[in-house]
Formats: sequence, structure tokens, C-alpha cells
Amino acid sequence: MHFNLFPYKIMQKKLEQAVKKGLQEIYGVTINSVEFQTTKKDFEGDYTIVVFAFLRFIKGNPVEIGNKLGEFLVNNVAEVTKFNVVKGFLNLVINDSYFLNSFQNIYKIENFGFVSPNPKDKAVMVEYSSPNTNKPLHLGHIRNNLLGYSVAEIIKASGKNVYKTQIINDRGIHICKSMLAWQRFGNGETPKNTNLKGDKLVGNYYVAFDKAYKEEMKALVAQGKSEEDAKKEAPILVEAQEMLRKWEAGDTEVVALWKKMNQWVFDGFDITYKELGVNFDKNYYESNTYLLGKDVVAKGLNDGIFYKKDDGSVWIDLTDEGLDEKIVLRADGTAVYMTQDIGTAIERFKDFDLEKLVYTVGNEQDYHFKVLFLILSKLGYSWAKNCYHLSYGMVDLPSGKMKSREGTVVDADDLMVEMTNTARDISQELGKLEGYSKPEKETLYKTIGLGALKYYILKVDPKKRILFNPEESVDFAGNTGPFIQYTYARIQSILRKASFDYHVTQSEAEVNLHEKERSLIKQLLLFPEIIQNAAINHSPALIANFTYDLVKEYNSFYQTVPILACENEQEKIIRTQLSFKVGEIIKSAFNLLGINVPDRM
RNA sequence: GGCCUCGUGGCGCAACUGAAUAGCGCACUGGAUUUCGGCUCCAGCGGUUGCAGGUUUGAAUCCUGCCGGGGUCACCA
Repeated sequence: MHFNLFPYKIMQKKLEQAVKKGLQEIYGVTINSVEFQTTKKDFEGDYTIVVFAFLRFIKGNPVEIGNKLGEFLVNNVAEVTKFNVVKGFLNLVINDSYFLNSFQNIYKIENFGFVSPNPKDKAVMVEYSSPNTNKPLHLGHIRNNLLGYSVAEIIKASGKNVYKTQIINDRGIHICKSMLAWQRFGNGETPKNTNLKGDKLVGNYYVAFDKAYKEEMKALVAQGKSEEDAKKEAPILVEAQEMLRKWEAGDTEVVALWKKMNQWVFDGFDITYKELGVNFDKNYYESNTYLLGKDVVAKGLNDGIFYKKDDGSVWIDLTDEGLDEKIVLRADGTAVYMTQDIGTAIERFKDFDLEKLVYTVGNEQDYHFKVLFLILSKLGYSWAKNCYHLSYGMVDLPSGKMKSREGTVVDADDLMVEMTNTARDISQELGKLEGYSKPEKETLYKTIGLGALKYYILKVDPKKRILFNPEESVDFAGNTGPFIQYTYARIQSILRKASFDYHVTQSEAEVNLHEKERSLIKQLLLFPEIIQNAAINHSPALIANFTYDLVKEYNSFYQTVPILACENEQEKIIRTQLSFKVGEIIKSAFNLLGINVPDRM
């Protein structure tokens, strides 16, 4: 069974053994690894061996070595039928029946490419989203969410147990600002009586706070205060700080208000998460974790890893590592961001049996995580090396950076609605939706709109920054989500029309594979490797690119050869099976990206 | 300024982590349907991979310097 999981690798292993044996026999040298590539389209062949790499062990002309080795392989490996040598590259042609057989083998495997985890194994925890509860989610969060969710799914598919988690920053001065503003200007507004999503309502008061704060500052400056003093002394800010102190002291009234408004936000987030199609196995709340880490700092201080400054604040000196000094505890003994992160990391490794902890956080925090992991390892936690910062680039708009103050933030909910609207416009023109009910149609528009958005964001390497062009993101042609969805729908249409039982294994028989069938099968066989690779590299983009290549390959196949109209019965079945399997893999690949596929569109 | 990071045809992205003639999409030009969904397919145009050195049989990829963009250098998170 396991034998079938990595068909591409299996052949490669076989060839590798033969190459080693061949070089031993011909040149008497032992090499430990062989470098393989998939053969480029311009050359004939399926596997390519890089002969250049042998030159370190074998003196000679690479072309000559390639030719000798090629001959050996043709004579010693049954599946190798031909070879050609171009410069230092040995291209090998594998026979049709190998590919046909491999295809027949994987055809029956459900979830081909997915490895099921052993429940007893240690797990991987993926943290993502982790919003503040004072304002709604925006485009930046969307990238974070899509990435985190997808990476978690990919790691799961690669054979690991996975926990998806977020830490909700539900406490602190930011939420107090919203609370205070609501208390003052709210007139008892609630999500219910305003018909606003809770996160939006609370966000409005965060803005209201900022406005009032600025006005007060202005007034103070007019009274002759310096700008710096005004910034600190504005009464509304002082009051918000007072509110935070009350909260920490457990003041019942403040806590009650905090609970109420946070709940509004949670309810709002739940809607957004649901629309986006992401979920979590466990939520951490900062209100529960913000005190963690202090005792660890105390212990580290004792052990001489940290040191105390005269004012009582605690620091770590990382100048030996080429970094700076970093504060880990405030002079008044309260925790900073770093303190909490030390504490929560330890907590998580206690809560779960983890082999790895992935933090999905933007690259503006690269330095923070570098320091965090270093501190954890200095504190003696051996698992520190298993912490990974999945750092992703910013999302910029054509107009530049998103700035909440300038109102250029793209709201997550609004964006999803817009994408759905665009999908509706286009589908109403072109769609084949006879017999679909209205709700069915609406679901479909959402599938397409979100498919476009998600694919647009996930197809780019996470590390790179994205220029979010609203017009391009709703493109439906070329390398886009809807293009792939369209291909899937077209395949389903074919399968609906296939009025014969195509799920019957075809003996390898004397079928000669068409060139398009060959390359399609080759692409299919790659899927398991792609999943592993995407998991190792934490990159949904690899899945997206693979899927796009597969779809292009299929469309070319579709255009070139008849499927249902094929006259040869056996070939007709194989082509239908190919269509079926391609559809299935599009679906699973898109699942890994959190994208749905429609049967019609 | 120190540190980190990025720079690939007009635009948006790839390149299996050092290999062949650097791929693809959009845009532009020209073709393809008595056929299973034309939101498709095929072809053309377009790049001395920011610049200059270096390492290597081989560099978009590694090293050095410079130029340009972004990030970060908070007792915010």
C-alpha cells in the first residue's frame, strides 16, 4: 500500500540504484547520491540525470559518461526504453506501461497524495489570525488567515497531527479605548439595536476614541502644552489607562463591560471566520495568558540569563549574538509582549505534545521572533529550535500602504461581498445554471468569488509582499482560481454525460499513450511529492502552482483528444478515468487552499 | 545610521533550493470549434534576472561592494 504513495519517487529510487550500480561497473566508483530532475518540455524524456555532478568522481567527458550510463540503464532497467544525452544531461524515456500501471494503481486510492497521521505521534501547532478585539478584520488579516489555515491543512495532509490555534488579544489599552468611548458616546448602542456586526460597532468606538483624543490634544496644545505632554496628558487617555488598571484589579463594572463588548467582537469575528472558511481547534485568550512568563523571567534572572537594571526592569543582553539588549519585564513588574510570548510558548508545549510550533505572523515581527526563540533556547528549552516563525509579506494596495487613519483599509467582510458580487455579474452572463435555485446560485457565486480571492493571495510565495490589485484579483482567466474551478466544472460535466462504467481497471494491454495523456499522468503522479514539499516549505503557493500546471495540462489534453467521443473503447475509459482523477485532485488540492469547487458554474 | 529583507520582459508571478535555450499569466498580434462547457486551446511579440566584481565545470540562486524599495531598531502588541 505504501508502495503506491509516491510513484514518482519510487521510479527515481529504482533508477538511482541502477545508476550507482552502473557507475560501479563501468568506472569502478561509488557515489552516494544521484541528482534528478524532471525532463524539460523541450527534450524527449521523463527523468533527467545530471551527469555534471559525477565529474567530481569520474574524470571524463560528460557526454561520453552520459552515453555509457544511458546504455547501461536501457539494458538493466526494464522500464527505460530510450535515452538521449544533451550536454551534461542524461534524459531517460520510461515506457508507457509503467505510467499506465502507476495511474491504475493510484486511481483507486482515495485522497491520493495524502498521508494519514499516526494519532500517537507528536503534533504540530499552527497559530494564526490572533486579532486584537478593538477593530474588525481587514485585508492583512485575510492573508494571515488564508495562509495559516492552508499551511495547517497542508501539514496535516503531509502526515502530521495538527492543532490550529489563535491567541485573541482581548485585553489591554486598545480595548479600553473602545470601552471608554462607548461608555461616553454610545447611547446604549448594541449590535442588536443598530444591526451592526459587533466587531464593526466596537471598531467605530475605537475610531471615536481616537477622534476625541486628538481634539483634546489640540485643546491642550492651544493652552500652551507641548505636543509631547499633550499626548500623555489628554484626559480621555488618562481615563483609559485608569480603566486598564481597574480591569487588572478586577473591578466588577469594568470587567462586566469588557466581557460584554468583547463578546460582541467575538460574535462578529465568528461570522467573518465562517465566511472565510477558517477554523480553530483551540483559542487562547490574552486575558488568561498575560501574566504567564513572569516566573520564568524570575528564574532566568536567578540563573544569570537576564539582568536587572537600577530601575528594576529586567533585560537580556544579546549583543554577543549580534542583536540588541531586550527588555523582558517592566520596571513596575508588569509583563511586556516578550514576557507573555515566553510564557505562552511554554504553556503550549505543556498543554500539547508538540513536535513543532508555527507562528503565522507578518514579517514586521521578524526581529521579535528571532529574539523570542533565542531567549527560549537560552532558558534551556530544547524545543526552542522547533519553533518556526511563518513570516509573510505585507499586503499593499496600488495606492500604497493600508492605513487605518487614512481610511484606506480594505475591510475583510466588504471585500468578500465585493468578490461575490463580481462573480455574480460574470456568472449571470456566462454561467450554465439552468435548474439552480436562488440559494444554490448564491452559494456558487460565493464559491467563485472567494475562490478568486483566496487563490490570488495564496499563489504568491508567502515571504513576498503582495500588491493587491482589486481589478486583477477578480480576473477569471489565466492563472486564477475561477479558471481552475471552471476546468473542474467542465470535468464534472463530462462525467455526468459518461453513460458507462468507467471505474473498471484497464489491463495495461497494448495501449499506446498519447503524448497528452503521458504528461497528464506524469503531473498527477507528482502530487504526493508536492504536498510534502509544500509542508516542509510552509508554502501553499506550491500547491497552487501545481494545480495550475495540472489544469493547463488537462485543458490541453481536452482540446487535443476526444474523450467521450473516442472510438476505441479502452482508450475512452482511460481518458474518462484521467478526467475523473484530475477532477478529484483539483478538488483535494483546492481543499488544501481552503477553496471549494463547483459542479457547474 | 545599525540590522533584516526584496529587486526576474510594460504589469503580476515561476524556476524542484547551484544546472540545459530563464518558464507562465495579463496586455498586445495572428490562428483553431460540422466534437464532450470558447471563462478553452495553439502560435507570435517581448528579459545581457538592479549595477559591478568574485567563487564554481555551471549562478536569477552562494560571497563582497554599490544603487533602489520595504521592514525593524518602544518599559505597544
